Amino acid sequence: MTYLPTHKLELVCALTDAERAAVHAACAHETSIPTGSDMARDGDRPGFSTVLLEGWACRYKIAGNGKRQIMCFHLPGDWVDIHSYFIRTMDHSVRAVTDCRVAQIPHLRVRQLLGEHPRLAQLIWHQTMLDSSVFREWVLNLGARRADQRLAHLLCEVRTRLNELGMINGEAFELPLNQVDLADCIGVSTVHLNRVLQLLRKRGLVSIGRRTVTITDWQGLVSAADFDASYLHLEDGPFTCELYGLGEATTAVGG
Amino acid sequence: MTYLPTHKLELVCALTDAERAAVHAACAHETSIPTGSDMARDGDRPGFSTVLLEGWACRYKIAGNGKRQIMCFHLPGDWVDIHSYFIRTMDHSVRAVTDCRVAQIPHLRVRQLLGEHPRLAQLIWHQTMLDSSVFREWVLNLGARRADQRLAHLLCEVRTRLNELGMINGEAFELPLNQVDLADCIGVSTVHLNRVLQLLRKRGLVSIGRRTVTITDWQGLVSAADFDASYLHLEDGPFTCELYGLGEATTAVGG
DNA sequence: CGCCTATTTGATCTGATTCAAACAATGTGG
DNA sequence: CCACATTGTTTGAATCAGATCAAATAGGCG
Repeated sequence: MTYLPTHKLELVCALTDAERAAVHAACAHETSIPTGSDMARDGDRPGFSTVLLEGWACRYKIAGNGKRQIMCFHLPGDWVDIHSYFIRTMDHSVRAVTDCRVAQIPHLRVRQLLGEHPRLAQLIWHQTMLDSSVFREWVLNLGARRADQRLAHLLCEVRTRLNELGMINGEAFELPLNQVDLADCIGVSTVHLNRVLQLLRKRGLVSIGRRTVTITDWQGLVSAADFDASYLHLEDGPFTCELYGLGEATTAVGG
Repeated sequence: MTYLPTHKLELVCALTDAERAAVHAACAHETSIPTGSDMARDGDRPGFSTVLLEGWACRYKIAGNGKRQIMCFHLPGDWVDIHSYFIRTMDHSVRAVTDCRVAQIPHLRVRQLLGEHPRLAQLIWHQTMLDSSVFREWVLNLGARRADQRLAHLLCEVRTRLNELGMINGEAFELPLNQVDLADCIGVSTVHLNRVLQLLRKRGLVSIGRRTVTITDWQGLVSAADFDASYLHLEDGPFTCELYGLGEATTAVGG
């Protein structure tokens, strides 16, 4: 199933027909990115921003010692690198975790879109603020929790976000990551990751098989992870419009 | 010395008189925040955004196990929590590390400012993207480096940012943090922090005294830290204007 | 001086790494 | 269908980074 690039924006505030049309027009040019390849690489100066339409992507960096650190995942509907519009040189890489469909919007087009639709600009800005919020939680996760908690936390975050997109069946979901990837998320060796994974299994919290995760004790996992979904700001949505003064009008904000 | 709230914006792109005046007007209401007190607390719903005029602030979160994780520092000129305009409920706290002077801009006023000055909106958005970039580097730092490297990296980042503001004398600068604070930045116990600190001293890289840091071997510290300043995007500045099409005009972007 | 806070030290224990190898699952070509 | 390579997961043992607990020392400061 394909998630339109307006999907996440509309969770925060309903778009006008004109706004929706403008986004769709900007996203007209679709491309496929195969599993494991980079959509953008550290040091690149891409001339476009990417919207993920289908598949999983992740952002990562490589440290001088060769260790890879994954810093977040992107799911269908995410504006993966709108930041490249503002900061020309990539300071990290973005990789397709699965086969992906993306829309590449030339920066000139982005500029036009944001300029002509101030409400859209604010909604996309809002998205980038949510990304920041996730980064902060990852900083907390890496800095203040044990490896088993970190892994549990990651699983909680992924489940919650997939659930928001309706990509969960019962308590099971597809996780297109191997143990090397998971280890690179929570900052441990693969050997240790394997051990904490077994710990979570032994405690009856999750059951992880070939690319499939089943959460057998959600409450247990949440408390093991010290997980509090409020940093994802899922339920803030409906209110924010009102705050912005972003009613249904097509007119610019403020003034 | 006081850094005007336009200082950082102008590093990216010169403002028009009208824009500068609008920012100054919005920042008219100044407040003092004493050392150690919180400007905003996790769970709060502040009705204003804060611009730091003088002093140091930090953002932090407390994990369920009681551990505090600091996630970034803010220096004079930073728009500390513009994100509270978009995301009403704070998902972390902001603390005054030293006595601070701040301007509190009511969200309604923020809305007005961003609506009436699209160029300003983009420049402030740009700032928030730089914040994200720092968060990502901290994720890498915590996930992929040893404690001694993390500490060295923190010192490199702080020095570089202070240098940008002209707050360095020679190779010495004032660091208003005690070892507990430093430990909470790099995610280790205070005891261990003290030990890695001694390590850096013993290696002749830094000399840290009462709130003062002197970097005795900058190149050594940089390489020990695996520090690459490109994530701070200091030299990207002049170019970006051109990219935005944000000349000197006061007219809205795009169109 | 005596009090308070911040830094330093020592000893012990645990979480996590490393190296090395075994094992399981999948895919490929003969 | 088997032999084989390939990739991903699991196990063991030795070692190291970092936590914890407890106490000592060093600076400010009233």
